Amino acid sequence: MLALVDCNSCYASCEQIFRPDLRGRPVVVLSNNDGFVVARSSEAKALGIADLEPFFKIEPLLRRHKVAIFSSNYPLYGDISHRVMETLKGFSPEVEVYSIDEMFLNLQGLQEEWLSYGQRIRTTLWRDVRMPVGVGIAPSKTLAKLANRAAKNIAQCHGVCVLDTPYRWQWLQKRMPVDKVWGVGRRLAKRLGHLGIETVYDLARANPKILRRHTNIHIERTIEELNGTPCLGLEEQPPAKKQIYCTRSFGEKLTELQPIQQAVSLYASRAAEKLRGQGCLVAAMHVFLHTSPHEPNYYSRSVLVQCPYPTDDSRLLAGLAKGAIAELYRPGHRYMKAGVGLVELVPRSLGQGDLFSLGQSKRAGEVMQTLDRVNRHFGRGTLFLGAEGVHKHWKMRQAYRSPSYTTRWAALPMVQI
DNA sequence: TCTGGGGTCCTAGGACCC
DNA sequence: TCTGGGGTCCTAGGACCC
Repeated sequence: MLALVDCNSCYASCEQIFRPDLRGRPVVVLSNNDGFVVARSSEAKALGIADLEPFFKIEPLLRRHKVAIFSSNYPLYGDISHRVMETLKGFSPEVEVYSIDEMFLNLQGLQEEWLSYGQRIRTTLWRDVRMPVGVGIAPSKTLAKLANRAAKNIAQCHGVCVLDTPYRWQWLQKRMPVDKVWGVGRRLAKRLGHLGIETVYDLARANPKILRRHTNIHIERTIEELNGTPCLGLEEQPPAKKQIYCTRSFGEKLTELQPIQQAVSLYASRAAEKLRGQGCLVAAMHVFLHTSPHEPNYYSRSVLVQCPYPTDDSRLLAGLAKGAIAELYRPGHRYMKAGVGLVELVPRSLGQGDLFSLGQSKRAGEVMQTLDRVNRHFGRGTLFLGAEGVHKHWKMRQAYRSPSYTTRWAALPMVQI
């Protein structure tokens, strides 16, 4: 058996921790660049605010109902998430952090009554972190995902759903549309619909071999998992990424080359930082630039850049990205977004140059180590490349950002006694 | 419901080569 | 100029996730 614990309206709940005056009130959190709604408190949901609703469309409604609005504050959410995960580690020796707000727990070998175990997880997280969660318990990851959904949506569950017998999971599967299954998106659901598969139960009963021919390889595994046979193990160590992207929309449309070059310099060094974290070097980089697809004369170009030798040096990668973006840039457009992807990764141990060019110097590696150490200790952005520019006018919009209560001394909450 | 973020992986199809 | 095969590299975009 395993459990999936998922924070309720994660970002909105994080904001409420340090703003108890907002408990019981509608709260929404916006995506990067204040684009659209990515988290809603239950009171906000009750107002009919849909998930992923563009902010500009519903702003009047939010104002009318005095909804508390927040820009995404990832330093805060990351820190709260860390506290949640640390607390959960007390409930299982083997855990997988699946995303910022979800964790799988291996319950193998525990002698527990699952329903009360799930409730204990909930009350502990509320007591220690003030984070409301849903708990799904089942024999496979895919079923635990379904159970978690039920825990949140069916009031009688009181936040915990245990699917430990075929009777129980089939009861649920018959009442859930197939697109609620983990790994079945909008497109696949439509194709399954054409094959007469409407509910999760239909999918669980389908012939995996036949279905695989119509869809993809993963579907066989999903069907097994829906029938209680675990096919996906817990991944305590996240597998190494095959590619690493950093892409952002600009806070305002950009027409000049220089600020775009500054932005991609930042994206390149961010991606390089992740690359070093995974102990890899990169041999080729993908760089792209485009205007808004919602405006006329949509312009979009990308290019693959070969590195002179496998590297993890932010300075080299930022320089290459700047050069590439100059090639892609054409005057006369209003650019909305650019990005950098490290796409050909090699383990550091294999990072050798060819006969005619030397590999990355030892010194460059040491400089990067020092850069990372300083930024880890004093906070990201303490040391940065001059190529990124100092003022960064193109940075994303964050008009409603809360203080980073737990990660900046200056933002420490004050208590009056 | 065409969806104004970001990340990762995958695949179709074109260009070019032998 | 058209036709046939097979491979690699690259770009664009789809699909799914949170």
